[in-house]
Amino acid sequence: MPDPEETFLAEYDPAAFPPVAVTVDVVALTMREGVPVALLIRRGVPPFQGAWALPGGFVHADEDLATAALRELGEETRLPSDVHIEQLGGYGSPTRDPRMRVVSIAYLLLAADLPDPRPGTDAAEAAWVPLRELGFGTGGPTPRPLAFDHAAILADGVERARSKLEYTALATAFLPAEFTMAGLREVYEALWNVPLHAANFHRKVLSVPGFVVDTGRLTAQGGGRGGRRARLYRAGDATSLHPALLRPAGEES
Amino acid sequence: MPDPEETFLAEYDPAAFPPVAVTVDVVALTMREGVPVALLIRRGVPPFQGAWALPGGFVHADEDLATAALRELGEETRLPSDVHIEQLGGYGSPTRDPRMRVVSIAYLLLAADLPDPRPGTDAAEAAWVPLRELGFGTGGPTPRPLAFDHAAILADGVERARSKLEYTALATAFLPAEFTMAGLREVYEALWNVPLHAANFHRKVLSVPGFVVDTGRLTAQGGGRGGRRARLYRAGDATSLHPALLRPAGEES
DNA sequence: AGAGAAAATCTCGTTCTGAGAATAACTTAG
DNA sequence: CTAAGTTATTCTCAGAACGAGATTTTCTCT
Repeated sequence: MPDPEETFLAEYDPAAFPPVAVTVDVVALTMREGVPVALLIRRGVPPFQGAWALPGGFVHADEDLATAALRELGEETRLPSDVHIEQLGGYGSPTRDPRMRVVSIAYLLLAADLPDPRPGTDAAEAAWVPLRELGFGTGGPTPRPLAFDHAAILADGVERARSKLEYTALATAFLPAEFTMAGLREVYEALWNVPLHAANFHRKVLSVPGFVVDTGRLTAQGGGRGGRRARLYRAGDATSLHPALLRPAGEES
Repeated sequence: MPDPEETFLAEYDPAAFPPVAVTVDVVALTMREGVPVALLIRRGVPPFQGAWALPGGFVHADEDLATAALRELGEETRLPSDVHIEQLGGYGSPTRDPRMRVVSIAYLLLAADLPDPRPGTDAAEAAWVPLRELGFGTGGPTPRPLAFDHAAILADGVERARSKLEYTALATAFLPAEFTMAGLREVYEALWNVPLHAANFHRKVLSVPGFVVDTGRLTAQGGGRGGRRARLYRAGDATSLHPALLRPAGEES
Protein backbone atom coordinates (compact mmCIF):
# COMPACT_ATOMS: atom_id res chain seq x y z
CA MET A 1 0.00 0.00 0.00
CA PRO A 2 1.57 3.30 -1.04
CA ASP A 3 1.97 6.31 1.16
CA PRO A 4 -1.02 8.53 0.38
CA GLU A 5 1.08 11.62 0.90
CA GLU A 6 3.56 10.43 -1.69
CA THR A 7 0.80 9.80 -4.20
CA PHE A 8 -0.63 13.22 -3.47
CA LEU A 9 2.70 14.84 -4.20
CA ALA A 10 3.11 12.74 -7.30
CA GLU A 11 -0.09 14.06 -8.75
CA TYR A 12 0.68 17.66 -7.99
CA ASP A 13 4.42 17.81 -8.31
CA PRO A 14 5.87 15.17 -10.55
CA ALA A 15 9.27 16.85 -10.34
CA ALA A 16 9.42 15.81 -6.70
CA PHE A 17 10.41 12.35 -7.89
CA PRO A 18 14.08 11.49 -8.32
CA PRO A 19 15.50 12.70 -11.61
CA VAL A 20 15.11 10.39 -14.59
CA ALA A 21 16.71 10.91 -17.96
CA VAL A 22 15.00 9.80 -21.16
CA THR A 23 17.00 8.69 -24.16
CA VAL A 24 16.31 7.06 -27.51
CA ASP A 25 18.29 4.19 -28.99
CA VAL A 26 17.96 3.10 -32.60
CA VAL A 27 18.25 -0.34 -34.15
CA ALA A 28 18.94 0.62 -37.78
CA LEU A 29 18.91 -2.27 -40.23
CA THR A 30 19.54 -2.39 -43.94
CA MET A 31 20.78 -4.80 -46.58
CA ARG A 32 24.30 -4.37 -47.91
CA GLU A 33 25.59 -6.74 -50.54
CA GLY A 34 22.81 -9.17 -49.83
CA VAL A 35 23.42 -9.46 -46.09
CA PRO A 36 21.49 -7.73 -43.33
CA VAL A 37 23.55 -5.26 -41.32
CA ALA A 38 23.01 -3.10 -38.24
CA LEU A 39 24.48 0.30 -37.52
CA LEU A 40 26.73 0.39 -34.47
CA ILE A 41 28.92 3.08 -33.01
CA ARG A 42 31.97 2.75 -30.84
CA ARG A 43 31.67 4.90 -27.76
CA GLY A 44 34.27 7.62 -27.38
CA VAL A 45 33.35 8.56 -23.82
CA PRO A 46 32.59 6.73 -20.58
CA PRO A 47 30.73 4.75 -19.52
CA PHE A 48 31.52 1.78 -21.72
CA GLN A 49 34.19 3.83 -23.50
CA GLY A 50 35.49 1.84 -26.46
CA ALA A 51 32.54 -0.53 -26.48
CA TRP A 52 30.14 -0.86 -29.38
CA ALA A 53 26.66 0.49 -28.86
CA LEU A 54 23.48 1.43 -30.66
CA PRO A 55 23.24 5.00 -31.92
CA GLY A 56 21.11 7.16 -29.67
CA GLY A 57 21.10 9.95 -27.18
CA PHE A 58 19.08 12.14 -24.92
CA VAL A 59 15.67 13.40 -25.91
CA HIS A 60 15.53 17.18 -26.13
CA ALA A 61 12.92 19.25 -24.40
CA ASP A 62 9.72 19.55 -26.45
CA GLU A 63 10.99 16.98 -28.92
CA ASP A 64 8.92 14.00 -29.94
CA LEU A 65 10.45 10.58 -29.28
CA ALA A 66 10.44 9.45 -32.91
CA THR A 67 11.88 12.82 -33.95
CA ALA A 68 14.69 12.33 -31.47
CA ALA A 69 15.41 8.89 -32.89
CA LEU A 70 15.63 10.25 -36.43
CA ARG A 71 17.78 13.16 -35.29
CA GLU A 72 20.22 10.93 -33.46
CA LEU A 73 20.52 8.57 -36.39
CA GLY A 74 20.91 11.49 -38.78
CA GLU A 75 24.06 12.37 -36.88
CA GLU A 76 25.60 9.05 -37.91
CA THR A 77 24.43 8.57 -41.47
CA ARG A 78 22.58 10.44 -44.16
CA LEU A 79 18.97 9.32 -44.07
CA PRO A 80 16.98 8.90 -47.27
CA SER A 81 13.51 10.33 -47.47
CA ASP A 82 11.61 7.07 -47.23
CA VAL A 83 12.60 5.25 -44.08
CA HIS A 84 10.42 2.97 -42.04
CA ILE A 85 10.52 3.72 -38.34
CA GLU A 86 8.59 2.11 -35.56
CA GLN A 87 8.94 1.93 -31.83
CA LEU A 88 10.35 -1.16 -30.18
CA GLY A 89 9.55 -0.25 -26.60
CA GLY A 90 10.88 1.23 -23.40
CA TYR A 91 13.88 -0.11 -21.53
CA GLY A 92 14.04 1.09 -17.96
CA SER A 93 15.86 -1.30 -15.66
CA PRO A 94 17.10 0.80 -12.72
CA THR A 95 20.64 -0.48 -13.24
CA ARG A 96 20.91 -0.27 -17.01
CA ASP A 97 23.00 2.92 -16.88
CA PRO A 98 25.62 3.29 -14.13
CA ARG A 99 25.34 7.08 -14.08
CA MET A 100 21.73 7.51 -13.12
CA ARG A 101 18.21 6.32 -13.82
CA VAL A 102 17.85 6.35 -17.59
CA VAL A 103 14.76 5.15 -19.40
CA SER A 104 15.38 4.58 -23.07
CA ILE A 105 12.80 4.34 -25.82
CA ALA A 106 14.12 2.08 -28.56
CA TYR A 107 13.22 2.45 -32.23
CA LEU A 108 13.57 0.12 -35.17
CA LEU A 109 14.54 1.82 -38.42
CA LEU A 110 14.65 0.12 -41.80
CA ALA A 111 15.79 1.61 -45.06
CA ALA A 112 17.41 0.74 -48.35
CA ASP A 113 20.75 1.94 -49.56
CA LEU A 114 21.90 3.67 -46.41
CA PRO A 115 25.35 5.11 -47.09
CA ASP A 116 28.50 4.55 -45.06
CA PRO A 117 28.18 6.12 -41.65
CA ARG A 118 30.10 9.09 -40.33
CA PRO A 119 31.12 9.11 -36.67
CA GLY A 120 28.90 11.41 -34.64
CA THR A 121 29.99 13.89 -32.03
CA ASP A 122 30.25 11.40 -29.24
CA ALA A 123 31.19 8.33 -31.29
CA ALA A 124 34.73 7.31 -32.02
CA GLU A 125 33.68 5.14 -34.92
CA ALA A 126 30.55 4.01 -36.71
CA ALA A 127 30.04 0.98 -38.91
CA TRP A 128 27.52 -1.30 -40.53
CA VAL A 129 27.98 -4.68 -38.91
CA PRO A 130 26.55 -7.88 -40.43
CA LEU A 131 23.97 -9.47 -38.16
CA ARG A 132 25.86 -12.74 -38.50
CA GLU A 133 28.74 -11.16 -36.57
CA LEU A 134 26.33 -10.10 -33.85
CA GLY A 135 25.10 -13.55 -32.96
CA PHE A 136 22.13 -13.66 -35.32
CA GLY A 137 22.05 -16.13 -38.15
CA THR A 138 23.90 -19.35 -38.57
CA GLY A 139 27.17 -19.84 -36.78
CA GLY A 140 29.38 -16.79 -37.06
CA PRO A 141 31.97 -15.61 -34.56
CA THR A 142 31.22 -14.99 -30.92
CA PRO A 143 29.25 -11.76 -30.88
CA ARG A 144 31.02 -8.73 -29.49
CA PRO A 145 29.55 -7.42 -26.24
CA LEU A 146 27.54 -4.23 -26.51
CA ALA A 147 27.27 -1.35 -24.05
CA PHE A 148 24.40 -1.02 -21.59
CA ASP A 149 21.53 -3.39 -22.41
CA HIS A 150 21.96 -2.76 -26.11
CA ALA A 151 22.44 -6.43 -26.91
CA ALA A 152 18.92 -7.11 -25.64
CA ILE A 153 17.52 -4.13 -27.54
CA LEU A 154 19.22 -5.24 -30.75
CA ALA A 155 17.89 -8.76 -30.28
CA ASP A 156 14.39 -7.39 -29.81
CA GLY A 157 14.76 -5.28 -32.94
CA VAL A 158 15.94 -8.17 -35.07
CA GLU A 159 13.19 -10.41 -33.77
CA ARG A 160 10.62 -7.70 -34.45
CA ALA A 161 11.81 -7.38 -38.03
CA ARG A 162 11.86 -11.15 -38.48
CA SER A 163 8.34 -11.67 -37.26
CA LYS A 164 6.87 -8.66 -39.04
CA LEU A 165 8.08 -10.08 -42.33
CA GLU A 166 5.44 -12.74 -41.87
CA TYR A 167 2.34 -10.65 -41.68
CA THR A 168 3.29 -7.20 -43.00
CA ALA A 169 4.85 -5.83 -46.17
CA LEU A 170 7.87 -4.76 -44.13
CA ALA A 171 10.35 -6.53 -46.39
CA THR A 172 9.95 -3.88 -49.06
CA ALA A 173 11.35 -1.33 -46.59
CA PHE A 174 14.74 -3.00 -46.99
CA LEU A 175 14.68 -2.59 -50.75
CA PRO A 176 14.90 0.32 -53.20
CA ALA A 177 11.75 1.61 -54.85
CA GLU A 178 11.96 -1.01 -57.59
CA PHE A 179 13.11 -4.52 -56.87
CA THR A 180 13.03 -8.03 -58.26
CA MET A 181 11.28 -11.06 -56.86
CA ALA A 182 14.69 -12.56 -56.12
CA GLY A 183 15.67 -9.43 -54.20
CA LEU A 184 12.54 -9.66 -52.10
CA ARG A 185 13.18 -13.32 -51.47
CA GLU A 186 16.77 -12.54 -50.44
CA VAL A 187 15.43 -10.31 -47.66
CA TYR A 188 13.32 -13.12 -46.28
CA GLU A 189 16.05 -15.71 -46.61
CA ALA A 190 18.74 -13.50 -45.10
CA LEU A 191 16.67 -12.43 -42.10
CA TRP A 192 15.12 -15.80 -41.45
CA ASN A 193 18.26 -17.79 -42.24
CA VAL A 194 16.13 -20.20 -44.22
CA PRO A 195 16.29 -21.14 -47.91
CA LEU A 196 12.91 -20.61 -49.53
CA HIS A 197 11.53 -22.41 -52.55
CA ALA A 198 11.83 -19.75 -55.26
CA ALA A 199 8.87 -20.90 -57.32
CA ASN A 200 6.50 -21.15 -54.37
CA PHE A 201 7.67 -17.83 -52.96
CA HIS A 202 6.99 -16.21 -56.32
CA ARG A 203 3.50 -17.67 -56.46
CA LYS A 204 2.71 -16.71 -52.86
CA VAL A 205 3.86 -13.11 -53.12
CA LEU A 206 1.79 -12.52 -56.25
CA SER A 207 -1.24 -14.08 -54.59
CA VAL A 208 -1.25 -11.55 -51.74
CA PRO A 209 -3.33 -8.57 -52.88
CA GLY A 210 -1.43 -5.29 -52.74
CA PHE A 211 1.91 -6.69 -51.66
CA VAL A 212 3.78 -5.86 -54.87
CA VAL A 213 2.75 -4.33 -58.19
CA ASP A 214 4.31 -5.18 -61.51
CA THR A 215 6.03 -2.22 -63.14
CA GLY A 216 5.97 -4.00 -66.48
CA ARG A 217 9.69 -3.38 -66.89
CA LEU A 218 12.68 -5.68 -66.56
CA THR A 219 16.16 -5.37 -65.13
CA ALA A 220 18.61 -3.90 -67.63
CA GLN A 221 20.89 -6.91 -67.52
CA GLY A 222 20.56 -10.51 -66.57
CA GLY A 223 22.40 -11.80 -63.51
CA GLY A 224 26.18 -11.55 -63.34
CA ARG A 225 26.61 -15.14 -64.39
CA GLY A 226 23.89 -15.19 -66.97
CA GLY A 227 20.21 -15.77 -66.62
CA ARG A 228 16.91 -14.33 -67.71
CA ARG A 229 16.18 -10.67 -66.99
CA ALA A 230 13.99 -10.27 -63.94
CA ARG A 231 10.71 -8.44 -63.76
CA LEU A 232 10.71 -5.26 -61.64
CA TYR A 233 8.13 -4.68 -58.92
CA ARG A 234 7.18 -1.78 -56.68
CA ALA A 235 5.74 -1.99 -53.16
CA GLY A 236 1.94 -2.10 -53.22
CA ASP A 237 -0.64 -0.41 -51.04
CA ALA A 238 -1.00 -3.25 -48.57
CA THR A 239 0.67 -2.85 -45.21
CA SER A 240 -0.54 -6.16 -43.78
CA LEU A 241 -0.42 -9.40 -45.69
CA HIS A 242 -3.55 -11.54 -46.11
CA PRO A 243 -2.84 -14.36 -46.23
CA ALA A 244 0.43 -14.17 -44.33
CA LEU A 245 3.81 -15.47 -45.46
CA LEU A 246 4.57 -17.80 -42.60
CA ARG A 247 8.04 -18.90 -41.63
CA PRO A 248 8.73 -22.58 -42.27
CA ALA A 249 7.81 -24.71 -39.28
CA GLY A 250 11.26 -26.21 -38.55
CA GLU A 251 14.06 -24.51 -36.68
CA GLU A 252 16.67 -22.32 -38.35
CA SER A 253 18.78 -24.43 -40.64
CA MET B 1 23.98 19.32 -36.46
CA PRO B 2 23.87 19.37 -32.66
CA ASP B 3 25.83 21.69 -30.49
CA PRO B 4 28.93 19.71 -29.47
CA GLU B 5 28.94 21.33 -26.06
CA GLU B 6 25.40 20.20 -25.49
CA THR B 7 26.27 16.66 -26.46
CA PHE B 8 29.26 16.76 -24.17
CA LEU B 9 27.10 17.79 -21.27
CA ALA B 10 24.56 15.17 -22.13
CA GLU B 11 27.13 12.44 -21.86
CA TYR B 12 28.55 13.65 -18.58
CA ASP B 13 25.58 15.18 -16.85
CA PRO B 14 22.25 13.81 -18.00
CA ALA B 15 20.50 15.73 -15.22
CA ALA B 16 21.37 18.95 -17.03
CA PHE B 17 18.46 18.23 -19.38
CA PRO B 18 14.99 19.58 -18.55
CA PRO B 19 13.18 17.44 -16.02
CA VAL B 20 11.18 14.53 -17.37
CA ALA B 21 8.83 12.39 -15.36
CA VAL B 22 8.33 8.71 -16.16
CA THR B 23 5.01 7.02 -15.50
CA VAL B 24 3.41 3.70 -16.28
CA ASP B 25 -0.12 3.22 -17.57
CA VAL B 26 -1.86 -0.13 -17.65
CA VAL B 27 -4.39 -1.52 -20.10
CA ALA B 28 -5.91 -4.30 -18.00
CA LEU B 29 -8.29 -6.59 -19.84
CA THR B 30 -10.35 -9.52 -18.66
CA MET B 31 -13.56 -11.32 -19.52
CA ARG B 32 -16.61 -10.74 -17.34
CA GLU B 33 -19.83 -12.56 -18.16
CA GLY B 34 -18.59 -13.39 -21.61
CA VAL B 35 -17.68 -9.87 -22.65
CA PRO B 36 -14.22 -8.31 -22.69
CA VAL B 37 -13.79 -5.43 -20.26
CA ALA B 38 -11.07 -2.91 -19.47
CA LEU B 39 -10.28 -1.39 -16.09
CA LEU B 40 -10.74 2.38 -15.95
CA ILE B 41 -10.54 4.84 -13.10
CA ARG B 42 -12.20 8.20 -12.74
CA ARG B 43 -9.66 10.83 -11.85
CA GLY B 44 -10.19 12.57 -8.52
CA VAL B 45 -7.58 15.26 -9.06
CA PRO B 46 -6.59 17.65 -11.85
CA PRO B 47 -5.67 17.58 -14.61
CA PHE B 48 -8.63 15.89 -16.28
CA GLN B 49 -10.41 15.73 -12.93
CA GLY B 50 -13.58 13.70 -13.32
CA ALA B 51 -12.46 12.14 -16.59
CA TRP B 52 -11.95 8.41 -17.06
CA ALA B 53 -8.38 7.25 -17.44
CA LEU B 54 -6.18 4.18 -17.40
CA PRO B 55 -4.76 3.12 -14.05
CA GLY B 56 -1.16 4.16 -13.67
CA GLY B 57 1.22 6.46 -11.91
CA PHE B 58 4.77 7.56 -11.44
CA VAL B 59 7.63 5.09 -11.43
CA HIS B 60 9.47 5.01 -8.14
CA ALA B 61 13.22 5.37 -7.86
CA ASP B 62 15.01 2.03 -8.34
CA GLU B 63 11.76 0.36 -9.39
CA ASP B 64 11.52 -1.69 -12.53
CA LEU B 65 8.95 -0.54 -15.09
CA ALA B 66 6.94 -3.75 -15.08
CA THR B 67 7.03 -3.78 -11.28
CA ALA B 68 5.62 -0.29 -11.23
CA ALA B 69 2.81 -1.35 -13.55
CA LEU B 70 1.87 -4.26 -11.30
CA ARG B 71 2.08 -2.08 -8.20
CA GLU B 72 -0.15 0.60 -9.67
CA LEU B 73 -2.72 -1.91 -10.79
CA GLY B 74 -2.58 -3.66 -7.44
CA GLU B 75 -3.82 -0.43 -5.91
CA GLU B 76 -7.05 -0.73 -7.88
CA THR B 77 -7.81 -4.44 -7.79
CA ARG B 78 -6.55 -7.61 -6.19
CA LEU B 79 -4.27 -9.32 -8.67
CA PRO B 80 -4.25 -13.10 -8.96
CA SER B 81 -0.94 -14.90 -9.04
CA ASP B 82 -0.94 -15.77 -12.73
CA VAL B 83 -1.31 -12.63 -14.78
CA HIS B 84 0.10 -12.05 -18.23
CA ILE B 85 1.88 -8.72 -18.55
CA GLU B 86 3.72 -7.31 -21.53
CA GLN B 87 4.88 -3.90 -22.54
CA LEU B 88 2.94 -1.94 -25.12
CA GLY B 89 5.46 0.84 -25.65
CA GLY B 90 6.44 4.35 -24.70
CA TYR B 91 4.22 7.39 -25.16
CA GLY B 92 6.12 10.64 -25.06
CA SER B 93 4.48 13.42 -27.00
CA PRO B 94 5.73 16.68 -25.46
CA THR B 95 2.16 17.89 -25.00
CA ARG B 96 0.51 14.74 -23.66
CA ASP B 97 0.50 16.03 -20.07
CA PRO B 98 -0.25 19.73 -19.45
CA ARG B 99 1.82 19.80 -16.28
CA MET B 100 5.25 18.89 -17.61
CA ARG B 101 7.09 16.53 -19.88
CA VAL B 102 5.88 13.05 -18.98
CA VAL B 103 6.96 9.92 -20.78
CA SER B 104 4.71 6.98 -20.03
CA ILE B 105 5.49 3.32 -20.53
CA ALA B 106 2.26 1.47 -21.21
CA TYR B 107 1.64 -2.15 -20.24
CA LEU B 108 -0.94 -4.66 -21.31
CA LEU B 109 -2.18 -6.93 -18.55
CA LEU B 110 -4.46 -9.91 -19.05
CA ALA B 111 -5.95 -12.13 -16.38
CA ALA B 112 -8.98 -14.23 -15.57
CA ASP B 113 -11.48 -13.58 -12.82
CA LEU B 114 -10.24 -10.20 -11.70
CA PRO B 115 -12.50 -9.05 -8.88
CA ASP B 116 -14.39 -5.79 -8.68
CA PRO B 117 -11.98 -2.90 -8.40
CA ARG B 118 -11.50 -0.68 -5.38
CA PRO B 119 -10.80 3.00 -5.94
CA GLY B 120 -7.13 3.80 -5.37
CA THR B 121 -5.73 6.72 -3.45
CA ASP B 122 -5.99 9.17 -6.32
CA ALA B 123 -9.04 7.69 -8.06
CA ALA B 124 -12.58 8.74 -7.33
CA GLU B 125 -13.99 5.59 -8.86
CA ALA B 126 -12.84 2.46 -10.62
CA ALA B 127 -14.81 0.14 -12.87
CA TRP B 128 -14.62 -2.62 -15.43
CA VAL B 129 -15.97 -1.14 -18.64
CA PRO B 130 -17.03 -3.32 -21.59
CA LEU B 131 -14.90 -2.69 -24.64
CA ARG B 132 -18.09 -2.21 -26.64
CA GLU B 133 -18.77 0.94 -24.64
CA LEU B 134 -15.29 2.21 -25.42
CA GLY B 135 -15.63 2.22 -29.17
CA PHE B 136 -14.36 -1.30 -29.81
CA GLY B 137 -16.66 -3.92 -31.16
CA THR B 138 -19.79 -3.52 -33.18
CA GLY B 139 -21.89 -0.43 -32.74
CA GLY B 140 -22.20 0.55 -29.10
CA PRO B 141 -22.61 4.04 -27.70
CA THR B 142 -20.28 6.89 -28.49
CA PRO B 143 -17.17 6.11 -26.47
CA ARG B 144 -16.52 8.34 -23.50
CA PRO B 145 -13.42 10.53 -23.88
CA LEU B 146 -10.40 9.48 -21.84
CA ALA B 147 -7.80 11.63 -20.10
CA PHE B 148 -4.42 12.41 -21.65
CA ASP B 149 -3.69 10.17 -24.66
CA HIS B 150 -5.20 7.18 -22.92
CA ALA B 151 -7.69 6.54 -25.72
CA ALA B 152 -4.76 5.89 -28.06
CA ILE B 153 -3.00 3.70 -25.53
CA LEU B 154 -6.15 1.68 -24.92
CA ALA B 155 -6.65 1.27 -28.65
CA ASP B 156 -3.07 0.03 -29.01
CA GLY B 157 -3.61 -2.40 -26.17
CA VAL B 158 -6.80 -3.83 -27.60
CA GLU B 159 -5.25 -4.15 -31.03
CA ARG B 160 -2.20 -5.85 -29.52
CA ALA B 161 -4.41 -8.37 -27.78
CA ARG B 162 -6.49 -8.94 -30.91
CA SER B 163 -3.53 -9.62 -33.14
CA LYS B 164 -1.63 -11.74 -30.63
CA LEU B 165 -4.61 -14.08 -30.44
CA GLU B 166 -3.68 -15.10 -33.96
CA TYR B 167 -0.18 -16.35 -33.46
CA THR B 168 0.25 -16.84 -29.71
CA ALA B 169 -1.56 -18.78 -27.00
CA LEU B 170 -2.55 -15.46 -25.41
CA ALA B 171 -6.25 -16.31 -25.32
CA THR B 172 -5.72 -18.70 -22.43
CA ALA B 173 -4.55 -15.74 -20.33
CA PHE B 174 -8.16 -14.50 -20.30
CA LEU B 175 -9.43 -17.78 -18.91
CA PRO B 176 -9.18 -19.64 -15.62
CA ALA B 177 -6.76 -22.57 -15.30
CA GLU B 178 -9.32 -24.98 -16.72
CA PHE B 179 -11.64 -23.97 -19.50
CA THR B 180 -13.85 -25.41 -22.19
CA MET B 181 -13.43 -25.21 -25.93
CA ALA B 182 -16.49 -22.97 -26.06
CA GLY B 183 -14.94 -20.66 -23.48
CA LEU B 184 -11.80 -20.37 -25.54
CA ARG B 185 -13.82 -19.69 -28.65
CA GLU B 186 -15.79 -17.00 -26.81
CA VAL B 187 -12.55 -15.12 -26.19
CA TYR B 188 -11.73 -15.10 -29.87
CA GLU B 189 -15.25 -14.18 -30.92
CA ALA B 190 -15.62 -11.43 -28.33
CA LEU B 191 -12.31 -9.77 -29.08
CA TRP B 192 -12.48 -10.14 -32.83
CA ASN B 193 -16.21 -9.41 -33.07
CA VAL B 194 -16.56 -12.30 -35.46
CA PRO B 195 -18.63 -15.48 -35.18
CA LEU B 196 -16.40 -18.51 -35.63
CA HIS B 197 -17.43 -21.91 -36.91
CA ALA B 198 -17.46 -23.98 -33.71
CA ALA B 199 -16.59 -27.29 -35.37
CA ASN B 200 -13.68 -25.90 -37.36
CA PHE B 201 -12.38 -23.93 -34.39
CA HIS B 202 -12.41 -27.09 -32.32
CA ARG B 203 -10.49 -29.01 -34.96
CA LYS B 204 -7.99 -26.22 -35.47
CA VAL B 205 -7.18 -25.70 -31.80
CA LEU B 206 -6.57 -29.39 -31.23
CA SER B 207 -4.31 -29.53 -34.29
CA VAL B 208 -1.92 -26.89 -32.90
CA PRO B 209 0.68 -28.76 -30.83
CA GLY B 210 0.90 -27.54 -27.25
CA PHE B 211 -1.94 -25.03 -27.40
CA VAL B 212 -4.27 -26.87 -25.02
CA VAL B 213 -4.08 -30.18 -23.18
CA ASP B 214 -7.05 -32.34 -22.35
CA THR B 215 -7.57 -32.79 -18.61
CA GLY B 216 -9.77 -35.81 -19.26
CA ARG B 217 -12.48 -34.32 -17.10
CA LEU B 218 -15.79 -32.68 -17.94
CA THR B 219 -17.74 -29.71 -16.68
CA ALA B 220 -19.92 -30.59 -13.66
CA GLN B 221 -23.12 -29.53 -15.38
CA GLY B 222 -24.25 -29.11 -18.93
CA GLY B 223 -25.14 -25.65 -20.17
CA GLY B 224 -27.88 -23.71 -18.42
CA ARG B 225 -30.38 -24.50 -21.13
CA GLY B 226 -29.34 -28.08 -21.58
CA GLY B 227 -26.62 -29.60 -23.67
CA ARG B 228 -23.81 -32.07 -23.42
CA ARG B 229 -21.14 -31.60 -20.75
CA ALA B 230 -18.01 -29.99 -22.15
CA ARG B 231 -14.49 -31.36 -21.94
CA LEU B 232 -12.07 -29.33 -19.79
CA TYR B 233 -8.70 -28.20 -21.11
CA ARG B 234 -5.64 -26.56 -19.60
CA ALA B 235 -3.20 -24.22 -21.35
CA GLY B 236 -0.35 -26.13 -22.98
CA ASP B 237 3.35 -25.42 -23.15
CA ALA B 238 3.25 -23.59 -26.45
CA THR B 239 3.52 -19.81 -26.37
CA SER B 240 3.41 -19.33 -30.14
CA LEU B 241 0.96 -21.10 -32.39
CA HIS B 242 2.18 -23.10 -35.38
CA PRO B 243 0.21 -23.00 -37.52
CA ALA B 244 -1.49 -19.75 -36.58
CA LEU B 245 -5.20 -19.17 -36.00
CA LEU B 246 -5.76 -16.43 -38.53
CA ARG B 247 -8.59 -13.94 -38.35
CA PRO B 248 -11.21 -14.36 -41.08
CA ALA B 249 -10.31 -12.34 -44.15
CA GLY B 250 -13.41 -10.12 -44.22
CA GLU B 251 -13.97 -7.01 -42.14
CA GLU B 252 -15.64 -7.02 -38.73
CA SER B 253 -19.23 -8.06 -39.07
C1' DA C 1 -40.59 -39.76 -22.68
C1' DG C 2 -39.92 -35.96 -25.79
C1' DA C 3 -38.21 -31.45 -27.26
C1' DG C 4 -34.59 -28.55 -27.40
C1' DA C 5 -29.72 -27.35 -26.72
C1' DA C 6 -24.89 -27.63 -26.69
C1' DA C 7 -20.60 -30.46 -27.55
C1' DA C 8 -18.19 -33.28 -30.42
C1' DT C 9 -17.38 -35.75 -34.68
C1' DC C 10 -17.76 -36.62 -39.53
C1' DT C 11 -18.04 -35.53 -44.67
C1' DC C 12 -16.89 -33.31 -48.72
C1' DG C 13 -15.57 -30.02 -52.01
C1' DT C 14 -12.33 -26.16 -52.44
C1' DT C 15 -8.17 -23.91 -51.66
C1' DC C 16 -3.49 -23.72 -50.20
C1' DT C 17 1.09 -25.59 -49.83
C1' DG C 18 5.55 -28.09 -50.75
C1' DA C 19 8.34 -30.25 -53.99
C1' DG C 20 9.96 -30.97 -58.23
C1' DA C 21 9.86 -30.62 -63.34
C1' DA C 22 9.59 -27.93 -67.37
C1' DT C 23 10.12 -23.80 -70.01
C1' DA C 24 11.94 -19.13 -71.18
C1' DA C 25 15.49 -15.80 -71.62
C1' DC C 26 19.79 -14.31 -70.75
C1' DT C 27 25.48 -14.29 -70.31
C1' DT C 28 29.66 -16.08 -71.11
C1' DA C 29 33.25 -19.36 -72.83
C1' DG C 30 34.93 -21.14 -76.83
C1' DC D 1 27.71 -18.22 -83.68
C1' DT D 2 26.81 -21.83 -80.68
C1' DA D 3 26.74 -24.68 -76.64
C1' DA D 4 26.80 -24.70 -71.76
C1' DG D 5 25.55 -22.73 -67.66
C1' DT D 6 22.50 -19.63 -65.02
C1' DT D 7 18.60 -17.30 -63.52
C1' DA D 8 13.56 -16.23 -63.86
C1' DT D 9 9.13 -17.85 -64.52
C1' DT D 10 5.49 -21.13 -65.20
C1' DC D 11 3.48 -25.70 -64.70
C1' DT D 12 2.04 -30.09 -62.40
C1' DC D 13 0.51 -32.85 -58.87
C1' DA D 14 -0.11 -35.00 -54.53
C1' DG D 15 -0.93 -34.06 -49.72
C1' DA D 16 -2.51 -30.90 -46.16
C1' DA D 17 -5.45 -27.42 -44.56
C1' DC D 18 -9.80 -25.01 -44.65
C1' DG D 19 -14.91 -23.60 -44.89
C1' DA D 20 -19.44 -25.07 -44.59
C1' DG D 21 -22.76 -28.02 -43.35
C1' DA D 22 -24.69 -32.45 -41.64
C1' DT D 23 -24.65 -35.92 -38.11
C1' DT D 24 -24.15 -37.99 -33.70
C1' DT D 25 -23.75 -37.80 -28.72
C1' DT D 26 -25.27 -36.44 -24.32
C1' DC D 27 -27.08 -33.24 -21.53
C1' DT D 28 -31.41 -30.13 -19.28
C1' DC D 29 -35.95 -28.93 -19.01
C1' DT D 30 -40.83 -29.72 -19.44
